[in-house]
Amino acid sequence: MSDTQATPDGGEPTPAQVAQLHEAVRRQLRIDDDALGRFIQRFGAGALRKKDYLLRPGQVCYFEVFVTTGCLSLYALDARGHKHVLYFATEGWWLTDIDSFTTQTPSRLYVEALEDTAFLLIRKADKEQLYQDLPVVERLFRLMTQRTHVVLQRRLLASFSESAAARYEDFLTTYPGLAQRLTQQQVAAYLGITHEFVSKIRKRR
Amino acid sequence: MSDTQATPDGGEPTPAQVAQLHEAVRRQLRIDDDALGRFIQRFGAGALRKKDYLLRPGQVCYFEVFVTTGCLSLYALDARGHKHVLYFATEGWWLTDIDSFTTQTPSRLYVEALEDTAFLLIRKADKEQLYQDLPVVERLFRLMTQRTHVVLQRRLLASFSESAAARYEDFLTTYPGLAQRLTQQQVAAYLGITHEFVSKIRKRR
DNA sequence: CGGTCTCTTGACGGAGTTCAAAGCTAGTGG
DNA sequence: CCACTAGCTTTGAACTCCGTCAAGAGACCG
Repeated sequence: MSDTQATPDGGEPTPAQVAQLHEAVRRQLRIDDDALGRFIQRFGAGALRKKDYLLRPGQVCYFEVFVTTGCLSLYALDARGHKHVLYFATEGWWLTDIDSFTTQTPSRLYVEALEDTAFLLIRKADKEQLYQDLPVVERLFRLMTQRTHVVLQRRLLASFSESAAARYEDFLTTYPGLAQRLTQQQVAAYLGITHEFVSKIRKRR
Repeated sequence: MSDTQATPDGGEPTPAQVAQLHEAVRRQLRIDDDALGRFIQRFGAGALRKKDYLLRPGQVCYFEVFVTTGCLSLYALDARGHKHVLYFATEGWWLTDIDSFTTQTPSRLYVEALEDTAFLLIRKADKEQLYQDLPVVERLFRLMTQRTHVVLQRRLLASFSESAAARYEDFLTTYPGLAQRLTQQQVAAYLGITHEFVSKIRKRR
């Protein structure tokens, strides 16, 4: 059994990873090379093997990560032991338990690697320092939080108004190619239904 | 029939309204009096009568509001014409269609007054100007967006893992007193169930 | 191979919906 | 101040979507 406190940031980002983060930031806003360099300096590199965990319930989420290869899953278990996935993070996605991270209280969530995964990681204290030093970082994360807020809002509406079959189709078009990398149980946990029912949906189409 | 483009910001905030906004901001972060004064200057005052609309689908959401009295509802209609409430905003709450407001694209949502409602209102351009002039405002709205993000995330998990009866109890404890101000149909639209079923839940407790 | 994990399929059950009817409340106009 | 109406709530019967449980058939890895 893989242990609770898995891998984390062991070393320096590779040039390819830096370039990926670089591009992701520039997609959000204008930023000069100096600020971007100081931003990226605060990140360490980390990796997880498939089925290892970066966070478990009870731990305080000390990190925010930017995935460069592989796939992470952020999920909760309900009272009956069923998984519910908040979102998956593949190449170019950010991930944190925003609740635990911002309040520094124990998390109720899991962060698990669904594939061997490499990522860049920033710690709470370093992020706070960046907010102090670089006002543009405040803007960057405000924009990012706004965007994920919009996505969550749409998903909440979909979970109320659309059937499981319609949400499955939404998932396939919104995350093209991702279904092929996940098991049906993982997709089911994202849709909020059982994996048996996913199987039945696939049959009837 | 009340017309589409209802009331908006007709005048100056009252001292009581200013004090309310003042307090709401200071609850989020430290801010000096000068910055707070310049912040509040960008707001106008507005009011809506019960059953009037501040936003309808197709319109671009040009505002973000801070409710000082009354209650607003932010909701969508699904394909079958059923209402789904994203959230209610009573005294001290903020409200906007963050999707339409940030991207300045047509909204798919309604903002309706469930009671006679008074609010302070800021326009997109004024908010952008504040971001330019006062870095602390960037921080303020990042913190606010983070908090609503946490709330949405919890609600999404609850919508997957809890029964309608459990979510009804959650609603009563999370929004104490609000159920008394709303009709059961409005509560049902928030919970994502029919009003008939709310009636049956209430019966069995 | 052998074992574990994943996917499929079916019978049954339950949570929540739909539709319809009737009672209740509150606002509105005379 | 009463009467009327429109909207809100309750209740019940039939129905649907999806969950539960169980069994079997692949698929992958050591």
